[in-house]
Order: sequence, then structure tokens, then C-alpha cells
Amino acid sequence: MATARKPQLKGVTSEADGKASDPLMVASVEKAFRVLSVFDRHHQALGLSQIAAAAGLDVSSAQRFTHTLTRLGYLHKNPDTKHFELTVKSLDLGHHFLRASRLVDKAMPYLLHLSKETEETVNLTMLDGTEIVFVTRFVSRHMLNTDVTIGTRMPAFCTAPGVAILSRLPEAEAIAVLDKSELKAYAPGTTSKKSDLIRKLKQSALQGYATAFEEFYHSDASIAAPILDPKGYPEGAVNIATSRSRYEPDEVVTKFSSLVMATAHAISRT
Amino acid sequence: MATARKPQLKGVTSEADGKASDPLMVASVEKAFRVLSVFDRHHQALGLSQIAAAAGLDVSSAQRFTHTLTRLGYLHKNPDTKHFELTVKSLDLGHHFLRASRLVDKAMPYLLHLSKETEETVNLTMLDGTEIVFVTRFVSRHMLNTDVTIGTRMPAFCTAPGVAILSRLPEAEAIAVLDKSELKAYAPGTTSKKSDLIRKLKQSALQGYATAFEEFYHSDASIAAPILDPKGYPEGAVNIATSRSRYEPDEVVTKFSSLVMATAHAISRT
DNA sequence: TAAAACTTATCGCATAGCAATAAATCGTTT
DNA sequence: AAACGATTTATTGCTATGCGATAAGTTTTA
Repeated sequence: MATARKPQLKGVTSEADGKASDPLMVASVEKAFRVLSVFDRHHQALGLSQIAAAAGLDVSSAQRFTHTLTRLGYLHKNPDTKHFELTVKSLDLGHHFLRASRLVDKAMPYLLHLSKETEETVNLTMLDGTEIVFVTRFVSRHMLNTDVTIGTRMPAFCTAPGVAILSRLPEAEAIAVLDKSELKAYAPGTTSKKSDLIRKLKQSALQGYATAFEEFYHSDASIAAPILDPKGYPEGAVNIATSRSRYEPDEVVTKFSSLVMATAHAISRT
Repeated sequence: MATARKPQLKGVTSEADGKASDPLMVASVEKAFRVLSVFDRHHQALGLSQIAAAAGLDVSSAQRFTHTLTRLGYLHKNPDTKHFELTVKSLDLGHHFLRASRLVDKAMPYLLHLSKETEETVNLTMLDGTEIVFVTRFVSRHMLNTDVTIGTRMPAFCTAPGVAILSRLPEAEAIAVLDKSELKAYAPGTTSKKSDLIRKLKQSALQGYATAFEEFYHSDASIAAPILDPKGYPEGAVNIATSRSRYEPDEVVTKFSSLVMATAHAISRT
């Protein structure tokens, strides 16, 4: 009867062995997060078995974790449909981060100021692996789409903030990020050849700012400058995001480059 | 030797017994979240024993959970100071919520539109227990302080969005919320008497909007309307936040009441 | 330089959490 | 409507998992 136990970890094996060898790893925690991250735009409300399938758990585990997470307030169960969805409490953890981050704390007033001065959309982003994450944003009246929210991720290599950050990373680290990245073309302007990217990083380092024109989004036009810690290590980036329909590339540079750099420097110095 | 085990759960006992009786509860998950929520503005980077103390765990547990959370990418350990801090990945969970929420999805374009139209700060909030939570915000150029971020909580009873939502809750539920709330005065204008609050709820229900003038913040002036699901149950609120220095209470009402209501209705209908 | 405080590593044991199963509920089909 | 299939809820015995004590190593303080 115990024979049926092992094969039930289907496709997750590659991850699982890593933990087997790690006695300090609490597997339940990872499973809980797996359950939570099953929910997204296309999976807003899910039944128990759907969750089990999507998270790679058996129904019993799914039962235990949904129960636990419901009691903790992160999930809500609709008593009629028996489906679960994420609750607004899911914002708590992110909020703790925003409050605890020295960088966010320093940056906020400067970003607000920059957004008033330029009347354009201003973002603070940080690097996580090969991606940049949107940490705070001030959206201008010119913004059209509302898809980018706090926590949104984009590949670093084809965004202005990503390039700005990479340009100040020790070269080995920057190249490691590029190597881990899937260098594919997302939009008409994507720079996706490694050699070109390295050149772009060097140029951005010299200039003190980075740009991206239709590299990720169609019609995006963005300029960014890195925020550095006292040792010169990049902690994040400030960027101004507009659209090709409103500015030509060279206009973006002439209008905004010194402003983003000044803002980034001010934050770095604080 | 087993005698020393029980007394180590110091002040958390009241919560802990609830779980003992619940066989589906996975205690590790709760502990993991307790570790994560130890970090805030005044606790940005913490050592192991500080975490243990703050989360009410022994050092061994703290060790295991910090290790687990570090491997999962939610914590970062500074190799020099041996201190932990939250990483930007902490925004993921909240981002999943924002993407998975039908309400957010519906509301975003309308909120953006309202912010352009009024040039004032516009928020989407939801109720969680006795508090409202800021889910999305479009900050205007008039905004001065940057303290309110996504995920920020305020007592429902003394905020315009809170009152707007409570006003559409079944009366018993609304009163239950008031009873659970600590009805204290936060600012010069706080309505903190239960009878006054009930009157305020009724009036807000009739009007279709709610206002708050210096009820929570000093100098805040806010007007809100509830977003209702097809059954008329309040899912959240739209509000416009300005300051007393820029508008008199009656100006806020005349300028913005119909706009917030129109926006809230439009979202409700979608 | 001693010692106090904290972090890292190790380990045996008990229990917390696992997975299988059974009962109940829902919703679909003929 | 009845009967079936699918999904959710409840229960249970077993053991692997995670617990917490302890000891060894490291850094900070006096």
C-alpha cells in the first residue's frame, strides 16, 4: 500500500530533490506559495481540484492548504460555487516590503516631484533575476493602458530601466543576467543580439542613462537612470515612460535625460 | 525533558489554541507569514534572533523559516551583517491578486479616466474586516505626502470609502464592523460616536456617496461612492482624495460627488 | 582577552502533516 | 427524475517531516 507514494510527485521532481537534500527547508511553505500563485488573470476563481492540478498537489494537500490559507485570510471561498479566490489581504506582504524598503522610502518624494515636473509616467523598478519589477509608479494623464501594475515584471534586457541597472552591474554579473535571459524579440525595436546588448550597456554606462524604443511594448518609449548605493552598486532605476506617438526618440532624450539622471542621483545620494 | 516544551509559546497562546483543534491547519504556513510580516518601516533589516523574538518563535524555528523563505526568494540575507530583509519578490503575491481580481480589472480604466478628468488623486479601496485597503491609486500632482501606498490600511469607520462601503452593507453586518472597530478620534473631525456613525451611514446610503473631512488624517478631504455587485452588495469604493487647504467641504461635494458616483456606477454595471 | 550575544550546524524524537479512503454533495445526462 | 460521474468534505492511521534542544563556531562588546 505504501508503494503508490513515490510516483505521485509528477513533474515537480526536478525542484523536489533540491529540497530533499536540504533539511532546513520547510516544504509546506513552498506548497502554500504554490497554491497562492496559481491565481492570475485567467484563473480568478478556482475549485479545489483545479487548484490541486495547477499547483501540482494531490487533492488532500490542496484541501489542507486552501483551508489553511483561507483561515489566514489570503483566500476566500465562495460558499455557493465552492470556488476560491485571492483576497485583498494578499496585498499585505507587498505592503510590508514597500514600507520596509529604504530605497522606496528615499525615492518616493523625488519620483513624485519628477512626475509633477514632467507630467509623464514615472516608475521605480528593481532587478530580480533576469527581470525588472515595477515597485512604484506615478501614472500621468497621458497613459492609456492600465496593464502595468505594481509587481509587474518585464525582461531586463529590453527595457530602459533594466539596461540602466545592468549597465552599472559588475560586467560578469551583467553578462550572467544576459545569458540567463531568453533574448527574443518582443517588439519591432528589440535589441536581442548579445553583442549589441553589451555595446548598449557600455554606452548606457557612459551616458548615465538608458533608452528603449519599442523594445518590449509596441509604441513604448522609455528613458531610465540607475540608482546607486554608496559603493556604486545599482539598487534600482528611475524611468519615464511615454509613447512613440507623442515623442520622437531624440525628443525623449533631450527633454528627459537630465531630469531622470538628476532624480536618480538625488535618490542615490540620500 | 519534554517538560520545557509547552511554555515556550509566550504571548501567542490565544491564537495558537484555535489551531490545535483544527486538523487541517498547517501551522508552518502561518509561521512563515508571521516571519514575513515582522518587517516594516521600523524593522527593515533584522538578525535571526530579532526575527525570532518579533515573530514569537524560538531561534531554531526562525532559522528554518528564514532559510526556507530565503531559498524561495522572499528574503535576502546580507552576508556581512547576517541580517535579513524582504526582497522585491514580496510584491508577487499582491500582483497575483491585482491580476486575478475582476473588480480591479473592471475598475482600472474608469479610475484612470476619473483621475484625468478631475486632476485629483483617485483610489480604489476594498473592505477587509474593520479596515479599508488601498488597492490601486492614481496620484495627482497636488498630492504632497507619499505615505499611502498600495496595501495601506485605514479604519473603515472614519474614511469616506469605508463609510461608503458600510452604508451598503446589510445593516447587521455594518453594525458588526462598527462594534469590532476601535471608535477613537484620529483627527479633529473624526466621527467616533456609534449613534452618529449609524446616522452617517444612513445618510450616505441615501445620498449615494460618503465624505470625510479631517476624520483620519489632518487636513484630508475625501469623497467616495460604493461599487456594487449585481446583487447590490458592496465590493469596494472609488474615492477622490484632496486636502482641506484646497477645497472647502461643500466644494468637494459640488465638484466631485456626481463624478465619483458616475464612476462607481459605471464600474458596478460592467 | 575574556565573555556575552548571536549565528550556524547537527540530531534524535514526537507530532504535525501526509495520503488514502469513505461519505456527502453537486451537476449533468439520458 | 433517476442514476451516474465528478468534486468537495470528513476521517484516520502511519511515518516522514519538521521540531526544538544542544553544541560548535563566529562576531561584538566590555
